[in-house]
Amino acid sequence: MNLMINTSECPIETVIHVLGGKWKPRICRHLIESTKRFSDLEKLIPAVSQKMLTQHLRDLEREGVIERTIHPVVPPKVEYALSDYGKTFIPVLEVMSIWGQNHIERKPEEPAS
Amino acid sequence: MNLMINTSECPIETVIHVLGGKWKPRICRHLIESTKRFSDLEKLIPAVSQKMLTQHLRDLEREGVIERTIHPVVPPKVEYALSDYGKTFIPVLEVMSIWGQNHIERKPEEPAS
DNA sequence: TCAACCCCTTACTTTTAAGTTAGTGCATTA
DNA sequence: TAATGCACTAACTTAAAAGTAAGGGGTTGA
Repeated sequence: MNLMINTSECPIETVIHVLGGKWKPRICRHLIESTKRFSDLEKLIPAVSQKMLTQHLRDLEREGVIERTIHPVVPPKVEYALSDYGKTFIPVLEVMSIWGQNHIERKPEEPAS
Repeated sequence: MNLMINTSECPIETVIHVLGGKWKPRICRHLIESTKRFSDLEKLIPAVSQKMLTQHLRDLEREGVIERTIHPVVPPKVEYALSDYGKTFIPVLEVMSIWGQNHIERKPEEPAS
């Protein structure tokens, strides 16, 4: 339904399932900073389409990682924030982030010849 | 070339890039246990095709996470093992695994009505 | 009256990942 | 002689994810 992984057994795949959409890591990073509304995220991630942003926000909400709050005003105001449960995800993201950072720096990879 | 992520900036995406193929988490988990040869992995992951297994092993090798050793015998013997660098990945996988485990257990999700 | 803002949804197309099937080469075993 | 094991590769098909374009609904501001 979402990525490509039948999640029913491997916990690592589960994490990838939760985080594995093209924009989800970025969305999470912004929401770790602070609550954001839809239009904020659009500005922060200019390359994402509305469809994809909506879809990935819904996915993260379904997983319980983020919360969506609708303020019934006009024009509509919808805020997205990490849930308490989502906050338990922060350390995981941090560990990944540190390794990823190091991996990027390590990369230059030997030039040909 | 591999998953779907232009990795050039977000370290979390980098980790997902390294690990984000359908069979990579499973491959890594088996190699954390011990060195395995191609046919071992085929047996351990019966659903994977040779093509996908080869491809994902190559990907992981390219990222420096695993090492491929060819023993020039007949029939061929090729062993795959975590590299020293790959071992730095283990703690990341563990943190992911713990959160993932918890997430799976949490899941049952409220029944309708 | 007309556009603008906000947060979407729907239908459709393109791109990317994964799967399927067949074949290779050499040596041992039956 | 033929079949088997090993570790692949190549060509092709299917499925899944992402992208594109358009519209909607209600209110405010020009």
